Amino acid sequence: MNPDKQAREMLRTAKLYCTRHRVNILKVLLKAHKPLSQEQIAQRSGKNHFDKVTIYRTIESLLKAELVHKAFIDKRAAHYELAHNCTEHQCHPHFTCTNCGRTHCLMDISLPMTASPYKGFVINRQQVHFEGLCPECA
Amino acid sequence: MNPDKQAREMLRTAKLYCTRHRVNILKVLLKAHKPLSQEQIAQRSGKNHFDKVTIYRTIESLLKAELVHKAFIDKRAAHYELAHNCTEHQCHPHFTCTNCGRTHCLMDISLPMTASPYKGFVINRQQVHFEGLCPECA
DNA sequence: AAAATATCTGCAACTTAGTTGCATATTTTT
DNA sequence: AAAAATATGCAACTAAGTTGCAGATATTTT
Repeated sequence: MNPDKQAREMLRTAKLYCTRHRVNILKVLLKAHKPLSQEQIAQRSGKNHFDKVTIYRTIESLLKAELVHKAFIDKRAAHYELAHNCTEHQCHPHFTCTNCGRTHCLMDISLPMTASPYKGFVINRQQVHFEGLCPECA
Repeated sequence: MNPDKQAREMLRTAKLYCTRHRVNILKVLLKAHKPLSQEQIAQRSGKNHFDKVTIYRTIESLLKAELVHKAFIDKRAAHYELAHNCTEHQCHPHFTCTNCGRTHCLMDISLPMTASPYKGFVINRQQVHFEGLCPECA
């Protein structure tokens, strides 16, 4: 499907105003296939220039609607990605290369959900992160 | 063993200068049993008052010596903990309560190390994080 | 289609987390 | 005890994110 249509579709389903900025951010994320920071989103928005406050607030609304997730990776700035590949209990794992620093999504690995809660802890969600060398750096 | 002695022992082994601040931070972390931020370390240092720059630089040296790790948890400020319960390939998992926000270390759960590297990725380390409800909030 | 309502956007100013340079102080080695 | 090596504190700075508010857009109602 055409990304513009897809983005609008997502917004309609989530009952969010269909604004230029929301459509743009969803399109950027659809294309990226990896988590992006506010700054990276801004850079990839081209002439759809907008203020960082707008980006943060737009992301905020997409997070609330659960169209977008904060990726669980070890970077100083928060990184965001589409939530459409995650289940309620587990997001896909991420891999960060210790040499080049790039992060990849590993869509094909699925870890078994850890069963045993421990001393009364109720586990609702599990996140896994790998470190190592990516194919280019190995 | 007395924590002061233990801290000095750790520093001697790591061949680091045995300074008031390093000893103090190690003692604070030995006592905490959970990851602490720079600010929390400062608060728990009592009259051993010191500058945040000093704390960051002291932590930096402890990280390099691998006495301390940055914990893999979803907080805006970095949190640090002693590395003495981690193996080279895996740290103990952390659990964050979605209700009260507190983070706990789960020392007794050990996940199997994911074996299959994927398309040329070499996995050297794996980190796991759980979300859910802690015993007090469940 | 215009008006009313609901929501979003941009700017300026601010907070929080972390970093850098440099002169001084402390620790270890000789 | 002096020299060498390293750590500390201060001031100033950068990066990431937030808040208030007036004006602009999107959706709903008429």
